[in-house]
Amino acid sequence: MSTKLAGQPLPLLDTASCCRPSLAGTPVDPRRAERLAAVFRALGDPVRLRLVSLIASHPGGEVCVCELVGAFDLTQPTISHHLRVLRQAGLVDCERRGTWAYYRTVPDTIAALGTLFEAG
Amino acid sequence: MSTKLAGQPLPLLDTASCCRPSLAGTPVDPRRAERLAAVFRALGDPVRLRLVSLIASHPGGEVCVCELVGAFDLTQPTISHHLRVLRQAGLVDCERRGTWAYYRTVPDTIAALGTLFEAG
DNA sequence: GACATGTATCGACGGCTGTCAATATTGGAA
DNA sequence: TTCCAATATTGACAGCCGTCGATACATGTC
Repeated sequence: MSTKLAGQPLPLLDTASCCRPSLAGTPVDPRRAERLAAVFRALGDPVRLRLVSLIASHPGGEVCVCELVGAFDLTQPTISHHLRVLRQAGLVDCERRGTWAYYRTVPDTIAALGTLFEAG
Repeated sequence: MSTKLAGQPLPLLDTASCCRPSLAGTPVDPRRAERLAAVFRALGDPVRLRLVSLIASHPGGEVCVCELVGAFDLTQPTISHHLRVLRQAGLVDCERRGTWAYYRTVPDTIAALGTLFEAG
């Protein structure tokens, strides 16, 4: 798996600039809006949203790709594509063990999104 | 303003089906995933994300469209288009007073998104 | 009524995106 | 090494989306 594609480009929260990262606090600046919108765009597909939910709710906190492929009526390359989008958004992470790849969510990213919607 | 376009199609939380609406609880079913993904798709554009943030963080809780248009380097029809997308997603609501239209966020929708990212 | 202003809609265009079939890559087994 | 299974990548295509100019609608003013 290419490390170039798996990385998280920037920290999501940007805690240096503001003490209340909620949407209702200070208006998000264009730079951070771009970064956040990329994460929401990743969640803006029903298949990817279900993928994140399947991974997040799985006992043990990680899921094998083969299991994810089986949960949808889509081809394996399509699921692989969606997983890459989620990886690039920093929502999930993966680890290869032997032939299999296991995906888990990135808690920091999920938590950062949660604080976004807290009351201002 | 057409009421057909301003409405919220379905409740976001669907509390009847599940007691823990977080992503990490029960995996979201395809029907709800479609509805949630539509909301995230609405947030998946930097301009719309900034619009929501501008509205949510504005003192008084509402903003005139003319002020929103002035905050971007985009044409008025484009801002109007983005506001409609946010309206259709149930993220914002609007009220006309005289010549002006005032937008505010929909607290229930914002709160529902917040609970989505709470620990499972 | 006529006019001006704020807002929404329409139609078009370029770019992005979800999906697939085909193929490449990786890692274990024989 | 050779083969196979699991996963990732590539290339292509249709459909969606953000943006604009032009225009329509709504409301207040004269």
